[in-house]
Amino acid sequence: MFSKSTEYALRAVVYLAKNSSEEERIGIKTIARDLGFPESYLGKVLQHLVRKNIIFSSKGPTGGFYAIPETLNISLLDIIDANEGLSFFKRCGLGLVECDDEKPCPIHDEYHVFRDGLYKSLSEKKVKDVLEDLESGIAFISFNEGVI
Amino acid sequence: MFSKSTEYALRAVVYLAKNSSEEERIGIKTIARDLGFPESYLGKVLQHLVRKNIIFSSKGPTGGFYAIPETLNISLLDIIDANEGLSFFKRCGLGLVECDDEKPCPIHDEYHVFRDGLYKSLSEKKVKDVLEDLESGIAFISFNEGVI
DNA sequence: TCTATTTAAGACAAAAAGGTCTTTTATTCT
DNA sequence: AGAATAAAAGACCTTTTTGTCTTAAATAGA
Repeated sequence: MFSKSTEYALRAVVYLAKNSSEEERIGIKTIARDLGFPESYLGKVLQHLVRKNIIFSSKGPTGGFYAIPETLNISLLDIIDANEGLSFFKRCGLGLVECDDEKPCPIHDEYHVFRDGLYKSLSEKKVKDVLEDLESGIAFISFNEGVI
Repeated sequence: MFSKSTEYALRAVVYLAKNSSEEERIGIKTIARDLGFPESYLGKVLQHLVRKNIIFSSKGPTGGFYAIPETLNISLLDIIDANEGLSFFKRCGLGLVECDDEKPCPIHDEYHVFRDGLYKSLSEKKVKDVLEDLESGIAFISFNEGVI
């Protein structure tokens, strides 16, 4: 449903929120290894998140990527938005240009329930909620090395 | 959400169910013009639907594509399945391989509710239901020429 | 200041999806 | 039988997405 870039971004932000801080930056090599993502491509995704102020970075020795306390209050929807925009949540399920509540397509109502519900969930779900779920054992993200 | 091929397929099947029969076949040129789709590509999509017995075709003069009465009982999910499979309805929202009810990802529950709801809607929605909605003015599909 | 290290940036390559074109095959009609 | 017509099949091209590689810029520490 979401692009690879978005999947990488979502999981990397959670990873950084859990494992990094301004004092404990993590290099792209480590992140890519831990998450099992292609290093260079993930680098681009993270650079993009930096430009959007969702995560941060610094160069040079002891440099790397990191999250700050405010990152915990970012919603999953914000991360999706930063990567591929929110057109998914606006487009008709059948791809019709002219489709709205006035002139609904044949699956308009059902699709809206799905799409809007997901939108709400993702906008309410903050990074800190995800961390809480992971720590309390309600949710899981299985990785190569079980780092998260 | 769905691929272009699937969108083309969904709309073409509805079009054929409404406008064609074994005696009234419609050529690819006409279909592509009416729906505003690229002719050759739509041809491929329709050929694929023919192989899956969702629509039918015959060659030569008076040939063309057509739906049969049974086509009315095909669900939108069947059409999606014939085109891109149902992996969308099985995959984790975060793209995790290991994600199920036992080891749910952080958005597992919310995502499941909406995805399964959509699945149910699409599997219950038959081509004939779509035609009924269109004819009674409950739903709309706007096309180039307003053919449907 | 110099070197090592790490992100930033952008060119480049590969794969997948979308789209086009040509040739073949089947069918109808004369 | 022969000509015309339409789908079938597959080669080919284009665009987008994903992924790689090289060079530049910044920074820490000796």
